This record gives sequence, C-alpha cells and structure tokens, in this order.
Amino acid sequence: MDKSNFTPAQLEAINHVTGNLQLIACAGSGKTEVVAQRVVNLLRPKISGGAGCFPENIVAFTFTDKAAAELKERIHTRCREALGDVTGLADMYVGTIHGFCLELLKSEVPEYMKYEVLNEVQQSLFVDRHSRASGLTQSTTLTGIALKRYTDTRHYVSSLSILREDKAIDQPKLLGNTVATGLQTYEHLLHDKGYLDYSSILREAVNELHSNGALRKRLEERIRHVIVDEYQDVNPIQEAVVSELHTLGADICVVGDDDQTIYQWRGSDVRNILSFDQRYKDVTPVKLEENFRSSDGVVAVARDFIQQLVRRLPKQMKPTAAQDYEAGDIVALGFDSPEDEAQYIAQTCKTLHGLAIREGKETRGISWSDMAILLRSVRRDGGAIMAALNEAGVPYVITGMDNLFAKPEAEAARQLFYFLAGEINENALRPYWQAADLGITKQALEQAIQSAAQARQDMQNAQVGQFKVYNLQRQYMAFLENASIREENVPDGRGEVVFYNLGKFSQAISDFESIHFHSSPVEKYQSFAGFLRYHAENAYPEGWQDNAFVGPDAVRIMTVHQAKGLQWPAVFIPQLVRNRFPAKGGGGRTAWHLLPADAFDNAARYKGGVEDERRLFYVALTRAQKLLHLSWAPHAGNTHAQQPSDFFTEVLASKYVKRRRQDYANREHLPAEPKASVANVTLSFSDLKYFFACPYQFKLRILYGFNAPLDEALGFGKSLHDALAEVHARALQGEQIKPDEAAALIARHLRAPYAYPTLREQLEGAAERIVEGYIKKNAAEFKNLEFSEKAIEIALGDGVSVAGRIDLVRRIDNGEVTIVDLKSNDRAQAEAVTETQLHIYALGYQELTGRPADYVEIYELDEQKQKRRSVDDDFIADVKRDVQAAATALRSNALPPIAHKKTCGQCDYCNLCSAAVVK
DNA sequence: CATTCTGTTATTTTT
DNA sequence: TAACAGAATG
Repeated sequence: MDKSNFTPAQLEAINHVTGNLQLIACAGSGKTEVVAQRVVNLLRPKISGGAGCFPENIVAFTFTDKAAAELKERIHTRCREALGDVTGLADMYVGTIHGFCLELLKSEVPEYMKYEVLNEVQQSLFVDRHSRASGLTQSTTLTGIALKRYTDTRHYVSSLSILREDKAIDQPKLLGNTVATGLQTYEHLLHDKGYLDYSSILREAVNELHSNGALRKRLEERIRHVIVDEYQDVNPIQEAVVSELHTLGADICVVGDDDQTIYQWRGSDVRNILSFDQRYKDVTPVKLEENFRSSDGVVAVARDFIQQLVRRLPKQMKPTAAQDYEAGDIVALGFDSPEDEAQYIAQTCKTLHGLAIREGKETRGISWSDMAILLRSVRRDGGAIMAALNEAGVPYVITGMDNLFAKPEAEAARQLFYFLAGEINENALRPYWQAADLGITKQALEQAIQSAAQARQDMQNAQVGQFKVYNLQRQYMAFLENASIREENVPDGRGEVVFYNLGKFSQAISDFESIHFHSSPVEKYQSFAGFLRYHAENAYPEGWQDNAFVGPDAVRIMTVHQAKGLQWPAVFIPQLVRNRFPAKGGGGRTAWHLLPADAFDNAARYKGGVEDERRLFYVALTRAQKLLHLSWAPHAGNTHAQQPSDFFTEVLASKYVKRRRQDYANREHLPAEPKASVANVTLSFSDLKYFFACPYQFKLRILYGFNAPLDEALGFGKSLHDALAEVHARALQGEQIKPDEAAALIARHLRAPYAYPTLREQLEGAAERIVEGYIKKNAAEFKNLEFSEKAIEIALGDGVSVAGRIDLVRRIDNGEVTIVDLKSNDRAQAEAVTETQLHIYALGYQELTGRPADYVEIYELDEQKQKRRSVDDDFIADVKRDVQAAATALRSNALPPIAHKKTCGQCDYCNLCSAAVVK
C-alpha cells in the first residue's frame, strides 16, 4: 500500500485521536499501517495537530506474540520516520492481553511476583497430581457420573476456564454444580502453591483492576488510549479487561472484522464488535472497505461468498486492482483421490515457480515461499500432500502434522524412561535406539544402557538426600552424554531435526518434573512413564521447525487458523470435502457435559456451526493475492467423504472461477525471487547472555530447548530479587522501609518449590539476612532512586531488538545516573557478561529517557559490595555490534559449536558438543 | 416422509 | 462416550 496516499476512511481513522473508535477493517485493508499511523498521531505534539501523548499512555493489544512483534516494529518505524528521535517507546505496551495482565499483576501486586505460570500440560498434570484438592474427583457430569483422573482432566480443565472466562448470566443454574464448587478449591490450591494458569491471569487481573484502588489510581494517570486488534476474537473476560481500562478513562479503539471471527469455539464472541457502539459512548465508526491485497477476482469471489452470511455488519469489500486478475487465476477442480489431488498441487507449485507477478511497480518471479496450502486440519489432511511434495522435490514447511512420538528419536527417549521405570528390559530398549539411527556407536550405546541399568538398580534404595541424583532430567542428559550423541554424527543430515526432537523431549521432562519434583525416585519414574504413555502422546508437536528466526524459501502448509493475518500470491485450499469443511462436529464428552449451557450467555457459540465454518473459509479465500486453487477428492472407502463441500459447489457459480486445469507454463516466467522477509528478532538479555557465552550453547538451550536439571535451591535468587524489587518500589512511592521488615518481605517473596524443609529454612535465613543487610546499608540511598524493575527495549534496526529489565537506577541530585544490577551467588555469571548486560541497559536507559547513564554498578548481595565503573561508549558500540551479529547468525541459522576460551567446559551441555574443551 | 439403524470419527489453538 | 451423516426401513 502506498502510505502517502490514504483513502478518506483510512485518514479518518488515522486522524481520530479523541473518543472511542470502532474500526471495521476488511481483509487486506491495511489496518496495521492505519493503526501505526494513528499511534504516530497520538504521540505527535498538540501544537503539530497530534494528541500529545507519551508512549506510556498507549496500550495496544494483539492476538498473538508474533502479531505484537510486527505491530511494534511498524509503530516504532513509523514513529521514528515521522517524529524523529522519540524517547521512551519501551513504555508503550504492545502485546497480548495475557501478557499485559501478567505484567500488571507482577508489577502492581507484590504477592504475585513469585507466582509461576502453568502451561497447559503442567496445568493438567497439576490437576491430576492433586486430583482431590483440585476438585477433579469431587466433580461429576451433569448426569451425576463421577469424573475420573487422567480421562476427564481435559474436560474438567476446560470447564474451569469457561467458568472463569465466560459470563454466567444465570448464576442460580450454577448453584450446586460440582465444577463450579470445584473451581473454589482449585483456585485455593493454585494460590497455595503459588501458580497462575492462563485463565487466572485474566481473572485475577480483572479483580485487581476492579477493586484495587491504588492500582486504579496509578493506571488512571497512565493509560489514555487502548487499541485492541482482532477485536472480533475477544472473549468475555478479555472484554472485561478492556472495559475496566475504559472506566479508568482510556479511549478505546477496536479494530477487527466480524466476518473473520474464527475462534468462537474458544469463547470468542462476535457480539463484542457488533455491539461495540451500543456499549460504549461516543463511538466513531469507520469502515475500511478497500482491499489492497488481492486481485479483483479474488475479492469478488470472497465477497460473494461471505455475503451469504445473514448476521453481519453491513459492508462491501471493494477491489482496488492490487493485483491484475487474469482468467485462469482462480480454479476449482475435482480429483479421483486425495493422492491425485496432492500430485496436482505439487506439479502446479512447480509450474508456478518463477511466474511473474506484479508488486507495486515492480515485477518478480514468485518463489516457493509465495505459495501456501491451507487446510482445515493439517493432521488429518496433510499426509498425501506431504508425500506428493516430497516426491516432486518441492521444499515445504509444515506445522502440526506429526506428534513428537511419531519420531523414532523421541520414541527411543520414551522407551528409555519405560526402562528406567522397570517396565521393559534392556533387550527391549536397545532396538529403539538402534532404529532411531543417531550415529551412536555400539559401545557407547551399551555403556549408556548399562549406566541407566545401574541407576535403575540404585534408585530402589535411594535415601531422601540422594533423590536429586535420580532427577529425570539429569538421567536423561546422562544417557545422551554416555551415548556420546553429537548433532553432526547423526546420519543423512538429520542432526538438527533430531536435536530439536530430543530438546522437545527435555521440555516434556521439565513439564512433568516441575509438578512432580518431590516424589521418591521409583514412584516418580513410574508416574512419568504413565504420563508419557497416556498424556504426552498428543500433548507435544514435533519439535523441529519451531525456529521462528529462520524463514526458509519453502511452500507453507498450515491450517486456516494459523493463516490468520497472512497472505500469499498463490494459495491452495484442497480437501474441500463434505463433512470436513464445513466440518461436522465430533462426539464424545466435552465441557458441556459438565456445565449447564443455559447458565451462560450464548454457550452455543463454543460448538460452532456452518456460519462459523463459512467465516473460516472466507479467511482462507482472502489470504490469496492472485492465484487461488480450490480442490476436492473423495476418500475411498469412507462413506462420509464422497461428496464435494457445499462451499466448493457454491464458489463454482462465480464467473471468476474456472473449472478446468490451466496451463501456467505459457505465462511469463522470471527467475524466482523470494520476497525478502526478515523475521523480527527480539532477544531478552537472558537469552543473549547464552549466545555471548557460546552460540551453540544458545542453540541447544534456547532453540532446541534442552533444559538443565531442576536444582533444589532453585528460586532463591529470584526471591531475593523480588523482595528487593518490592523494597525499591515502595521506596519510590515515598515509603520508609526498615530492616526489621526483612522477615515479612521474605515470607511474601520466598519461593523455593523444590527445596526440602531443612534447605528451605536455610534459604529463608540466608535471604532474611541479605535483605536486612541490604536495607541497612542502602536505606539512605533510597531517596535517590529513579527507577526499579524498569523495562527497556532497544531497537537496533532491521527488526532486531533487545528487551530487558533494569534492576535499579540511582540518580543523585547533581544528575549523575548509575545503572545497578543486583547479583547473588546463586545466579553467578561471568563478570564480562554482567558488564555487557549493564552496558546494554545503559543504552536502554538512554533510549528511554534521552539522557546518558554515567555509571554501571554490580551490587554483590552476599557480600553487600558494590563494584562501579563509568559507562564506556566504545564498549556500548561493541555490544551493539555483537547483538546485531547475533541476530544475523540467528536468521541464517549459523550457530556452530566453537571451542571457547575460559568458559568452555562449564556449560551444562559440554558433553553434547564436540568442540567443547571438557575440563 | 419420519423413524430407526449403522458407520465414522473425534478439529481448529493462543496465552 | 456421543454426535452426527447417511442408509435402510416402515
């Protein structure tokens, strides 16, 4: 889109800076650009016609982290173009609603600092582990059948989420409902153990927003504008967050398209966007109807299709000839079998490769990454297509096809734990590792198996103090190390994929072990085996291709849901078979067998219907810029998959849709030129520090996901940190903090979930002493604090940025600024790394305030010692260069094992690395 | 045309 | 286990 040439509607939205705004944005209408330009106007000084806001006054919500990264990058770019050197952009929140709420809880309510967030797998492990206290086994279905551990956990957990995220319109109907009662005990348990789950993040944040007066006051002063992207897919609790912010005086701008609501099965409610102007006062509605993405043909087909929908906001998507429509661009074909269909797709990809396409005023030959194959369900429909693309030698990237344990290396790892749990013997284990073909020598494998056998033997008589030897993660790593597995020794260049999968397995171990840390070894290995057998099977996707930094030139195969917000010159939508798309709902027990649907407002939306499928298909159609291939084929031997989809048949009516194969070979071809698309890279400092230590360590830890064994004292350093953060936050608000508060502070902040009682006591004592000592020594300085726990972000251009949090900034009367990092022995790291970190923070401080920092200081908490030096500009320049080099290495996936000077041999993974100098 | 029986298949995914 | 499509039956 030409940004100097906005449509009147776009301009109206961009220039709207007061009151609420309902922005209805059709597919391809350039909404991201409009939002970014509007933010520029919000930040523009009043004398230049803007709203005169500061970045911290603005909050922008997106649907995913990826969308957030893109929006943030766009906003930052446009701000710098239009406003020059703006400071403090890091103070603008651009991210998901979950992220905002979590940050809110952690920064505004001290009690939440120590809480950890359970992921989905951990949550259900947690519910099963505490099956009574979580309310699971106390609950029944609506017909009175008792819920069972493991089998009903999924439905119970999803019921808990619905109870917290949806709006009950008829409370009496929930009275006596066992899950509603269970929720009380579950929430109690969560608090007791110091956890948040995804729903409670939102729930607790809304509670605080609603009733915490001090917090409301602080936010009232801060937030002036809230922007909600993809508002059509917001659920009731998310809307509650938005509406609470509105009551604090923020103007709300919602952006969305009711036609693209595709997450209703997760509780999204289109009515949020439909009735926005009735629920909020002073709403300016603006419609962006011009499509700047697709050809007139694609626009017409999609528009005609969605107009069949009855309940929708009146609007007309208008073509702008963003692409030239040529007869034959849009095709709908039937085939005899899914295999034929897949072959057609593979062949067509090949003929399209290099096809000339106009892009603005330029013309280029499209490449593999300009094509996408969108499916209703990748797992169900992806097989034949993968096979055909393999056969034809077309490079592709597929997400969500295989589960982890379909991969022989993951299966071998799983069998290792069946072995350790005493379920199988070594003769049963050996073949799995041999079959995985990982380049392990016979002797090494024998040695690894023998060591594992020994460990299995020994753990029978393990004393409490030795439990940590039998830590699952430690045994896993020990096995891999004993087997001397090396990425580069895996045959056929499969090393990287294999390591991704082994890394994913390490994550599965962490998920389990974080919940089951305290069990005795024998018991723990048995229940882990059960977890691997029954639960993990479908919980983990294949581990590779998770690498968000590298964008290979390959055809993308993904679900329509995943394609939300994306676009390609050529799109295939195959498998348009009746009962599949639109999909017929499956049977089985669901949350709605536990919860009365009539207690909720429009519970039917969770189930979905043809209308929802129509919206989903509309999303698929509108992803195409020019070439659009619809197809179907009957599945032999399946009585429910013999007819074409009604959507397929319906689209045939359009004059733009051709029903014959087209010969694209006759069209103009150019050398294929993949569109230069660079992935945004945001590195946290903690990630970066591994990179600086060694790129390969970074790869093993961050990209592959190998986790270090949980330590019993884990959490000590963080607890200290949190306690001091509260001290500083209160000092900043003018409170006097006394040394005798140390005990109370530690009581509130100590979280050492893996410590046995005596260790916990020790940690408690040590922490109290340190905090007390710190307050004694520094109380006089508290009046000089400028910031505590200050988030910084440094954009280095080209989509590369570093995010971090400065522990402390001191600023004394003469304006002298010191950036402080608090260090405890527990979190020891090389001094050179801390220096680097502090210089990045100094840079972040400058970007935030527009002022340079004068000193950086390492504060050793154990000794209460300060090490201070002045900020070195040359050093900063070096660090900048290093970070950019890191980003480049990440994007080109060049993270080689390198033998390192001093640090090598201390790394957690040196026994998985051939370059390591093992000491 | 209404009903009863039989076969098929258990999405989609973010935090 | 349960929902639903499609075939078979009355």
